[in-house]
Amino acid sequence: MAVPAKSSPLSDLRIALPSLPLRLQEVGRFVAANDYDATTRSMRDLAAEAGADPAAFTRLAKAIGYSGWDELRAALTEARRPSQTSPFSGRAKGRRHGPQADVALVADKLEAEAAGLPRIAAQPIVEAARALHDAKRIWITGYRSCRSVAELLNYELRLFRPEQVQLVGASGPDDLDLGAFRPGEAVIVIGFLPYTHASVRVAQAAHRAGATLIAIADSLSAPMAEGADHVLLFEAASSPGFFPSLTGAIAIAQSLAAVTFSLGGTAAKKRLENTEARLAAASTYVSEKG
Amino acid sequence: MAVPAKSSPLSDLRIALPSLPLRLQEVGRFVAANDYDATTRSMRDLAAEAGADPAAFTRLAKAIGYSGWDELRAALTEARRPSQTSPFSGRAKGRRHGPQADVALVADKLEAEAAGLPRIAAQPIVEAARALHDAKRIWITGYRSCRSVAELLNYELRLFRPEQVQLVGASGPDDLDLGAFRPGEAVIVIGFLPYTHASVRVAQAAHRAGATLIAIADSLSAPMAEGADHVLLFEAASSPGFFPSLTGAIAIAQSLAAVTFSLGGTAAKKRLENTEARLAAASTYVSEKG
DNA sequence: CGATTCATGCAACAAATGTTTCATGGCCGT
DNA sequence: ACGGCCATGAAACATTTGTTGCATGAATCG
Repeated sequence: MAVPAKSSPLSDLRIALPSLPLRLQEVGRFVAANDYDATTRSMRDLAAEAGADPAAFTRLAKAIGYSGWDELRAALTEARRPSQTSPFSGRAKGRRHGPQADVALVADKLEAEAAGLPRIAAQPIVEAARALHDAKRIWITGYRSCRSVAELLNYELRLFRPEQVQLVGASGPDDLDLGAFRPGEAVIVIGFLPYTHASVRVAQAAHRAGATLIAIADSLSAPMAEGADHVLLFEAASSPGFFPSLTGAIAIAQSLAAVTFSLGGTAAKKRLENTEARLAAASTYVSEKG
Repeated sequence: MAVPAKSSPLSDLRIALPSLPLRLQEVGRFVAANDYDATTRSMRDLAAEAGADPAAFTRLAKAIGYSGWDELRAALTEARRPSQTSPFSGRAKGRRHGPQADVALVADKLEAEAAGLPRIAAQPIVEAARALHDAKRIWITGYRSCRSVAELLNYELRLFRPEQVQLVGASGPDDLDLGAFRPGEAVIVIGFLPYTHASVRVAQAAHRAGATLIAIADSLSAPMAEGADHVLLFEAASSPGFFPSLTGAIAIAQSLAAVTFSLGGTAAKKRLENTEARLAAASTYVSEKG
């Protein structure tokens, strides 16, 4: 017994549309075109905007096989629900072993991570960068795999603000730094599920001290995001695989550093040039000439 | 003229959360974690699922500056509304300064980096993973901003192969490790333009010692890629901005770790479980229950 | 220890929601 | 042209919604 084609409410609508009375077609098209409003606003509200009778919506729902507008809307709501539980459930299924499967796994992973990046909100990053620009001092925290993100951010920010940026715990036990947070300073905490106690402690200390708290996390409900002045979200679980994905966090960190640098203007530029010159003088780099 | 600090309802919530009464924090967290349901389902419905009083939702809304739950939900609904035909039509156009320009810059950057990921070749990653799987020992190197990539790789590999993975320089000056490379071992070197002398030295030492050399780099002509058994390429300059992009390198590192883990089979799985259990026992993590 | 404030659950309220009924008007077949 | 049919809008309906007042109990301060 095969499933007779997943019945999406929108496809139900589209299929039945041509055989409907004129007025219901109108309303049907309106719903299809404004399905987001259909799930969020009230029937009468939609009717007013569509210039139709509220009853038409009930009739439309019944005409395409639902018990009423409520049920149609519930179906639309479910259909629109954001990806919740791994859309890859079916994927890892038939996996045998062997090279092909691994290649496919990597390709899927990369693709999924690529899809996650444009979903990152740019606005909050810019606002957070402004906060960093204004901060007298910047602390950065991240544990476990997030440590790498923290260190990258630390590295890039120090290129043009060497004296004012510091990793929490860089000069002794982390706890010693917690008491050093001051108002006017910024504290960046990076973390995702499962959250470490240590990172939450840092976030709380920052909040209590009145410092500007910036959280880079996978969820607004992450404990270190509570009370944060800026939350930058990425999708840690967006890719199939065994470890949470950090590409989103890295992308955020680099964007944050880039905008902060941009805000720094010529002063930042000069500092960066100085740093580069120093590294070159120490012949850190291989000369570009082959 | 100036944008008066975009006031997102979720950030309103987050900021006010810590100073709220206990019960309101509870429902506040619930709302933050289920913001989609918050916009689509009814207050009483949510209350039932959250195990709270309906009145708490009204009180929460008022506590964070809204006239009532209706207004809060309306704000949430607007915030969630899908891409409104991009408010930045002529994005990278003639804009010079201002917040708009920064937002556009970040969005462009993210988009460009997303475009770069699918261009990464999966096949070489799988082959390199197989080399790692066969290696008796794994060394990892990266300097400057690549250090973060190296540390991430080190961290993830050590989750299931703790005794066999080591950062070059982890136990003393880097140079001391160079003489320790042996055939049958693998050395991973990460770097991009401008290339550091140190990373090239590690690569050459690995090659001379007969170890398997894996290079993660931005070009086939990178000096550390010379003589490498596996070269994994990413696009460091793919995005506009001031620092080279590391998302590609991170994505490669994570894929590499994932496939290596996959090759490790049940043994690797068991090791990972042990590690996780140990971390849990040390109560590193915040318990998942809200 | 007593007075007070405040958080919290319950119950009643008015407003708004989706549905149904009814009257109207256009359409087609005969 | 007439009668039946159905689409359509307006109004009445029961239900559900968000809100508010009140009583209770815990915590706070004098």
